[in-house]
Amino acid sequence: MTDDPEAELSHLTGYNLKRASAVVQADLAGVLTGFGLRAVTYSALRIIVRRPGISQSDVADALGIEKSNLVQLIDDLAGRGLLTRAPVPGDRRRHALMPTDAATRLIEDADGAVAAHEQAVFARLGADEQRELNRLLRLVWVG
Amino acid sequence: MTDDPEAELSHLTGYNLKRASAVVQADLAGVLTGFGLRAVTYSALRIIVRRPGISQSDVADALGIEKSNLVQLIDDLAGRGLLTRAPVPGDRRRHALMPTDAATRLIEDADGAVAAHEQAVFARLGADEQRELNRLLRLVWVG
DNA sequence: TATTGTTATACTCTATAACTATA
DNA sequence: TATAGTTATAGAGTATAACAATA
Repeated sequence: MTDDPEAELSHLTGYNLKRASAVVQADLAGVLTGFGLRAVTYSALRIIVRRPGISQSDVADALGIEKSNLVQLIDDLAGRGLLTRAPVPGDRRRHALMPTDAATRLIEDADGAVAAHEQAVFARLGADEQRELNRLLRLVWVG
Repeated sequence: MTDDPEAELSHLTGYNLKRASAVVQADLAGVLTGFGLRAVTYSALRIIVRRPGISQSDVADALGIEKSNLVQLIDDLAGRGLLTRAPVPGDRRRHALMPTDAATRLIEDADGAVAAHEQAVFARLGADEQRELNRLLRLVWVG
């Protein structure tokens, strides 16, 4: 029985999940603004850099977001010279998202900063605890 | 090297944290609508039931939200007969939030549903893993 | 009929600033 | 000067519906 009223919720893993996620996302956002990226932008661009030619629908599916919300995001990245929408031979509905060299370099740099961010934000956990946390979280949402 | 593009993000604990939190929050929201509650409403009311007389500012601090965002929420709960704003002797700025018996019963019922929800949504984890997850998450955001 | 990309829109959540009455 | 409660507002994030082009 502690004095802090927050103790009335500390038993709820869902609650702690939400609070932890908020803290981590806020820190990540601060790191990524230095690269002109948001969390979704970084995630999408990282997939595109490592899976050149992927379609917008497949990126949306991978990120678990609606494809309609990806349109402006891809527009922005294209407008900044980080990718192009190339035609797909055999399916004229689809666009092959092709990262530029600038995108590859940007993600490479951002990856370093993101790794440092994760190290900082999970600093209270040992290396094995960090791996265990990641494993348990994937069990929750991947199933 | 897997085929799913999501694999390009699976190493990021922050990303898995966000996805897991979204899944859990969505399921919780579905459970709580049956009680006419949202996640924040449930959390706030649970604190008020267990800490009768607490002020709005202290509830906001415990939940990590702005006190301005609590006003309408408290208005709703008061309008539904779940709490009253009682005067605090000695400080006329402050309101003592007093839960009604209906609120106590509502939270008691909701607690059962929330416990079942947590059991379901973390079903892939063993009992010890669930406890470990909760411990690690609190290390992240409480510090 | 179903899918890809697109537009427009609405809704939720949250943060901020400014105000009042009290301390 | 600082705090509790309040109001209004603006931004971000996300979901939904509808459409054109293509399969």
